[in-house]
Amino acid sequence: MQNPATTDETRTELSKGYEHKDVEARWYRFWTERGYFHGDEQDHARPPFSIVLPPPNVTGSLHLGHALTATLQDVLVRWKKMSGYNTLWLPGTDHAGIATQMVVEKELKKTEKVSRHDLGRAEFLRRVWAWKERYGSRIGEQHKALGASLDWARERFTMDEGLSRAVREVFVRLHEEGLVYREKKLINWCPDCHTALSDLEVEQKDAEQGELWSFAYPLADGSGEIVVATTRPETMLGDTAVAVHPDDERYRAVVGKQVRHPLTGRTLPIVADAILVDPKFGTGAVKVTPAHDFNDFEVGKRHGLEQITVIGPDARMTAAAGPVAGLDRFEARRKVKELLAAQGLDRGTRPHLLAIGRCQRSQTILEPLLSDQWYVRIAPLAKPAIEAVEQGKTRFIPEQWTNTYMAWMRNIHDWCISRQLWWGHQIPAWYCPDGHVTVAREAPAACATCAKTALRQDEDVLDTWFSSALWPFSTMGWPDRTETLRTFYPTSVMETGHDIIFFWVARMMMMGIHFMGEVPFRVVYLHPMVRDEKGQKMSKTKGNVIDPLVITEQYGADALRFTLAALTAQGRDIKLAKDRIVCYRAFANKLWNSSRCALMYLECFEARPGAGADGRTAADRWILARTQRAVNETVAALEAFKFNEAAGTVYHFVWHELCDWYIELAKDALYGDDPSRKRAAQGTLVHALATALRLLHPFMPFITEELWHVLRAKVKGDAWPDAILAAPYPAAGAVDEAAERGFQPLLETVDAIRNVRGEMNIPPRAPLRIDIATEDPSVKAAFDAEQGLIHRLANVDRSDIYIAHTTRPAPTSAVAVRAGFEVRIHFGHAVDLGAELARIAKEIEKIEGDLGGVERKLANPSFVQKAPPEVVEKDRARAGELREKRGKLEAHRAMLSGTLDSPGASPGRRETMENENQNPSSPTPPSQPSSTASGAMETMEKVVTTVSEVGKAIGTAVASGVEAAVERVKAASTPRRPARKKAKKKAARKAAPRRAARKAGKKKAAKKTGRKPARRAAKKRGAKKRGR
RNA sequence: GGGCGGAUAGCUCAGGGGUAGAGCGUCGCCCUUACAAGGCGAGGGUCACAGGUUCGAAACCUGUUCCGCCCACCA
Repeated sequence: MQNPATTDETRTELSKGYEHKDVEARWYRFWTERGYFHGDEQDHARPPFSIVLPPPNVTGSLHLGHALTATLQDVLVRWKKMSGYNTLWLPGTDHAGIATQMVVEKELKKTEKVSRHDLGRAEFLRRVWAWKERYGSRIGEQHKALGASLDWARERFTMDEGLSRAVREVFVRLHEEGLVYREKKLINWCPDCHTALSDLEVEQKDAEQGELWSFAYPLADGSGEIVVATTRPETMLGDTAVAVHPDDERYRAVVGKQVRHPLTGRTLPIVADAILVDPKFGTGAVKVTPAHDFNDFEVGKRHGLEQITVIGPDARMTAAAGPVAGLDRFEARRKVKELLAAQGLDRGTRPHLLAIGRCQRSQTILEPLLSDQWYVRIAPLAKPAIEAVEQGKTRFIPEQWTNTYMAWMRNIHDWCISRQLWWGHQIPAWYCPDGHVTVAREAPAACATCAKTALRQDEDVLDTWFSSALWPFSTMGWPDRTETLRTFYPTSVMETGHDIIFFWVARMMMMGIHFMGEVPFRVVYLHPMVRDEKGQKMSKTKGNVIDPLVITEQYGADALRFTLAALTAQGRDIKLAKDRIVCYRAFANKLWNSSRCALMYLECFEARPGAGADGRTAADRWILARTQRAVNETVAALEAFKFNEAAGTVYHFVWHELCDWYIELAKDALYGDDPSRKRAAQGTLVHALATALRLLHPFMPFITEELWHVLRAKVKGDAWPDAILAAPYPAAGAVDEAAERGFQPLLETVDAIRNVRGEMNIPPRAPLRIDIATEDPSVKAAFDAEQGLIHRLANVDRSDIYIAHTTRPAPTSAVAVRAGFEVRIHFGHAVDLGAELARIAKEIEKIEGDLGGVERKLANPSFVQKAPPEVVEKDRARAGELREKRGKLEAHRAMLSGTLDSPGASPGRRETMENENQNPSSPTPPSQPSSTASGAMETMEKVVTTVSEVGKAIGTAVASGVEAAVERVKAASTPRRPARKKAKKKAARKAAPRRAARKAGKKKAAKKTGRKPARRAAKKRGAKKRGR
């Protein structure tokens, strides 16, 4: 690999299209070699910002969840770093007990045809470590390919020495405090993984169709029977009681009696238990199996019942199961039913929906099993973790997850932490031959109770999540009091998926508070789940998995990152569609090309602060204001964790403001001879582009770093930091609103001309003459100064632009009325009057729809009285504008239809500029006619619409003449509203007729079906009446 | 059984008491020398349904219907 710095510092030209492969390979090393990712624990001058990467499973390969995590965290970290923080993003991997053990076991089975038991514990662990050495760095490399600015020098592994020490320390201390204990209880057992699981690792799938089978227990005294119902007949071999409700009259007489077990001959008591039994369910009598059911276990404790284990760890029936001993649990189920039926005890079956707990990992149906396990007494740990969130020490974003966290924490059960696996932290507990337990940090020489030697360490390992719970501080060197902890704990943000709130977030909270005396993170940002484009979970079996590595290969890491960020809205899962990625790859290309374009214009440009400010045009000031606005919005969005808004803001700014407008606007100055204007435009362009690059850097680190260097070399920007990552993030500040507002008329004029061209099907290059009329001196000044951009962007010759107080009505013209000014477009040749009339009619209809709404509001006394004055004032102004617009458009329409009605207008006749000039109502035209326009006239062949066609188009023609219209215009007040975005205007134009049409449609539909019109419409009509 | 989301353009989604938005797709016109991975323009909506609050509701409240997701030991 070449030295990236030299490669790019000397590069002043860019390839025609963006090739992510050329760029992305280069920069990661550049950043790491310069130590940009290093979090400095000695630096107390800058405020700290730290994140610990949720450690991916060491077996893992990068999937979209990781990619999302990496992207969002990198966005935060790079943003904060550029904003002057001392950032630390700490990487690492998780040993992932069951997952890893299973992966390696599977591989061993495949390659060597051996099981872990064949190898023995020590040898098996050696193999797992070897596997970890071989593949454990893979996911780290994949994070690097994404550009993640992780501090690799601090990379940790949950089973490395330091973290293992932290695990033992925590275990021992909790044990000393009585918060870790060992007890024989029922646990969820996975017969496939052969281990205990915590409640959280049990998946309750949708209720499955099963059956509820009833059978009779004969009373021991032969006086009758009691019928019980069960979904698990095989467990009846472990029954040690039958329970009924104490208030149940049906069974009052038998409580205290015994039943005889039909398969074992044991006798069982009939007990009364109000908690377990719902008399309305089934027969109201319940078989009780304390060793195989969580409820029954409690009943057994209440009534002192025997616990008989009839299903073993391998899910086969134990010797205690008598006639079915040795059978698999499901075979036993059938057999038990047969045996009981043979005795005539079958009392029927009915279908029953039941929820079955399955192993999260193997999907095996779990079995409650009575066994000795280690537990964390959780309530004392949960309490402060609840309080910390109540007190706002840790904040959840989106906020709704607070409830989820609280609900779980308040109803928490003790945590079973021992696992019957080999891969993991072996429990630091030793047993002496007498069975005494010694818990210690290191292997003790003798039993703490009886001083006997020959101790045996507990063979079980700890739940993987036990070590994960310590991650925010164990990775920083705890239990030592390190400088890193002092500087970077608590971490600033925990960013992870909401699927592990309980597994991980809650447990980190508890452990962090308990051992550090301080919450582990200030903010928990929970990102959405990534699904396929149909909203389905991605899974290999469905075949809908999008592999981030493939995406990165095809479209680039920047495109993937930007896509993920742009789709990350709070409170909704991400549906990832390929075309979004394609779209953002195009964005990278756009950015690339805009920089390429800028480079072309930057010959002889030197970046000197403030240089060229005096030559700035309105366009320069406009884009500078828009740049600042984009900065403000992006920063605000990032601060609120609104990644989609931040990404969307920069995207829109770069593409639609900087590229679509400003670069085009600036070309005159950039190509031109005026050195001061040129310098100003260059400076403005560089500023806007460099700002955009910095804004974008956290989202698209590679391309922005590349472009930064190229641009920096070109402009000889010695004041520029030599890496964009080392450059300051653009700071929020005041926006020059006057510059934004003042430029709006120019943009709208270009917009209007393009619109007319498009609507009337006039080719982009066809010559036009433009009249612009305004009575506002500042607007006029803006037009006078900036004719060039109308020329450039709307393809109108400078000599064909005429700016005055009024426009010159002409039948071969179209009119666009905007707030405070009016644009008349003269086609200068035969024109399709029908099309223009239709266009005008459409526009007037829209305006009238809007105006109707506003006028109705204003006519409503309670609106005027109760609405805030500024709202009323706004609507008044709007009504005025709309009336003005309508007046002007109607005058135009009247003029056009007047022309058509005049004797001269006949089918097939061509309207030319000449007869336009002969129009008595039009003021004197400018003295120099456009050569381009007249030349083109010859070649233009356009059939004029016939009078009858036009008649159709305009419907009922306006009766009023031009004079009347002009009068109306004058009468109408002309309050100005602030300039609006072009999109908004368009929307407003569009909205009105549709609304009107919708209403009309409603009425029509109502008439047809005889239904009442929708109430809202009725209400509105009512309001109108009341208003009058 | 509880709880939490969601329902807005053909699709994917923002927005959020005061003029219904974006991207993609569609249609029309442009190879204008940064970019056809492009430019310009257009069309496209009963903001799920029903009530309520309000001068004003897509937004707030209540209920309903669908769609997700969590939690829960009912035999």
